[in-house]
Amino acid sequence: MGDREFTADCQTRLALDLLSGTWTGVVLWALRDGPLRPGELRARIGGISHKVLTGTLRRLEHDGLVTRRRYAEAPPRVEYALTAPGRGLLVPLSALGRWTERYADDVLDARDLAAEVSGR
Amino acid sequence: MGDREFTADCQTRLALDLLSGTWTGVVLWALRDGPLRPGELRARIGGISHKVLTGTLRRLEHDGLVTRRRYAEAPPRVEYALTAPGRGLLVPLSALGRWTERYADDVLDARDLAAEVSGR
DNA sequence: CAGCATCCGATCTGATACTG
DNA sequence: CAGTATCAGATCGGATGCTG
Repeated sequence: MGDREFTADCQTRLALDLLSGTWTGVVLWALRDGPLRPGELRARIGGISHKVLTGTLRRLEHDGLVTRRRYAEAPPRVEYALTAPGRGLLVPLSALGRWTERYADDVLDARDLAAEVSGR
Repeated sequence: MGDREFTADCQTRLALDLLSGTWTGVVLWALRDGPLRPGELRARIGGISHKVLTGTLRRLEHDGLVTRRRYAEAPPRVEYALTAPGRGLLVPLSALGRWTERYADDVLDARDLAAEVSGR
């Protein structure tokens, strides 16, 4: 989206853009307890491909939400950690989690209902 | 994404998926003060195409975040309004807004820095 | 193990044009 | 004015294979 007309009461756009990728929020959330290596990240998250994880991390790094630390060892070792802005995003993310706890069923019901209506 | 492996500590996925569209969050936010007609929505938001707005509203309706009310009048008149779950999403969204106020500059700086480093 | 390059398929945005 | 259909372009997710 970049920087388009930025309706005054909606600075939320930048943040929504940052989280737009399918896995972005999940990766940030997975890093909430401390630095992790790519392999550990994949294991925890489950279902994310190798390439997509690297891509997501690249973008997070590029936006300053995550730092990449490389250790000069025999088997290459890398760790990713949240920056201050990245940690800050955990607040909205946990708000989203609370919302899900409260309303997930309503959403699923609404979808079922819509499916029934159209499916006959 | 649908219903994939749902890491226990990350129910946030459903909500992230709901907001995944480029305009989803923006439309919800635009409806926060009350029902609006599609035309009004487009005017407020700015930069969203006719088709994409309808598509976004369709999906929101399908997920039970928005209701569509049709008035049988001479010039067709339609209004969209938030449901309870939809209104509930305003909480996480405003948390995202606060995050943006606080960290938007950091993100932009990080991007500039990344651009400089690679651009020489 | 970490990362990159390539290719394919699915999806989304956006422009245009047409129907009630 | 609201909504749908169609088409082109871009992006994204995912699988695979190769390099350090």
